[in-house]
Amino acid sequence: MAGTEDNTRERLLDQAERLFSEKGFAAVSVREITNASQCNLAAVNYHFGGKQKLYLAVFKERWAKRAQKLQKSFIQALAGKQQPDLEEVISAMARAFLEGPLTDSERRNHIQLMQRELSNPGQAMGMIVQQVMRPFIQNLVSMIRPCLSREVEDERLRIYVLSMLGVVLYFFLARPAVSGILNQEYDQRFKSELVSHITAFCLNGMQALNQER
Amino acid sequence: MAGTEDNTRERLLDQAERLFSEKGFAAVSVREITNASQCNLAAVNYHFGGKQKLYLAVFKERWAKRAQKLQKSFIQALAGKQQPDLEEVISAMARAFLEGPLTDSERRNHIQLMQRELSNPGQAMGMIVQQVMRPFIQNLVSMIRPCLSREVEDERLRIYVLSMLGVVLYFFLARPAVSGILNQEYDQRFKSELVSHITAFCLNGMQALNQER
DNA sequence: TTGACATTCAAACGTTTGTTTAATACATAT
DNA sequence: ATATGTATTAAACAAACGTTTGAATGTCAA
Repeated sequence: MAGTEDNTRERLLDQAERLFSEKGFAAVSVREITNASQCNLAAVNYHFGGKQKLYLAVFKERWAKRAQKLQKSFIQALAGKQQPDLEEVISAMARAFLEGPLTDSERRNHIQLMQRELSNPGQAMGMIVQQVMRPFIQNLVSMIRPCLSREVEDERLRIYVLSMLGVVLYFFLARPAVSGILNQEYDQRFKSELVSHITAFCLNGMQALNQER
Repeated sequence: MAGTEDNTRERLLDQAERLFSEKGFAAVSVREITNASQCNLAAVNYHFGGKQKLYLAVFKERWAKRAQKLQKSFIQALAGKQQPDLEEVISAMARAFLEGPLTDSERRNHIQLMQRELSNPGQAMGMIVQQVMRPFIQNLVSMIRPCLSREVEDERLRIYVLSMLGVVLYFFLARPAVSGILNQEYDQRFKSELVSHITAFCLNGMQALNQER
């Protein structure tokens, strides 16, 4: 070999990510993946050692990097501002998930894959929580704390951050249902409308932290 | 026959609901269901006509009734009050989902089953949206509208209601992840803490509707 | 050219899948 | 008792599943 780009392996990861995110692990067959990747059936076992290990490889080699990219774009959006206010933080978070650095299909794959693993914990869940979600939430917590007018315990603040993430992710997750209920397509116009709605809703929601308990 | 209670059919629906909600449609085999139901393999085809039709029967004969029960308990909680204020409406909604009339396992099955269908639309999705979600959301909209200090278009109000539902459902959905991140068990104490948090967060969030655009 | 290595391929492996079949058991009505 | 319709059973079905195999490629160094 030499500078072999191992194209088959990459194609397998591409299609596996897409299909697993669309249908879930059990509903996708190895033959479906290899057909979509235009390679031989045995390629999955040759390159990854089995279907289950391919699923894990998708998370380790694709999902984790997307998550980093997403968080980088969030941090980037707030760079330069010494002390971003609450609205800027929330808007940057919503934007990272809804309009961030990923393409539309990348975004859909990414979030649906995460959701499947979070609500149906498999072998990748530990990695997601510890290496991605925990740091990201702690990051948000430390950016939000200076914006508040009173002291708040870490745990209470984390629940509020989770609530905001819940709003953002749910609009994504239940996308087909949301479209059906609102009679709205998920086009660019609707997405930026969503960002400003979410920002307003969460910005006000966080004000509960500034009130007496 | 006569007053045959058709016990096998009921057991099949019970176990199918549990297993489908825990693992998803594709990951559950007919043999797994019939073993858990302590009946013969052919019973699924005899009573329902196939695995797919059993899945639909779970939604029609079990899920839909649970959803009605849930909405009834929400309406009941607000009965008597001629003009419930916003906090009462929101708190009743959160309580209906988190502490409502269902047992813990019923609740988990119910919400996870809905979520699977909403993010992975199958044949039951249309029924869920049109017969359950749309009416429930419209119900919430008409209860919330009188609480606002300014006129708001229907569509804008619906987005806000969806946001509140998002918060509630996400805390349920990502339950394993939430527990992992907060180091909290989902016991009774934490649930009622969640209800008051969600109420506070959403109550403030809805205030955005009372502000200038 | 030869040898060694990495990759692809068609074919087959043994299981498990959803579904069907035909026989049996059981209750009720005639 | 006999007939009738419902429910359950063990056994078998073809199809699809994940995985393995061994031969056929292609590639680069010696």
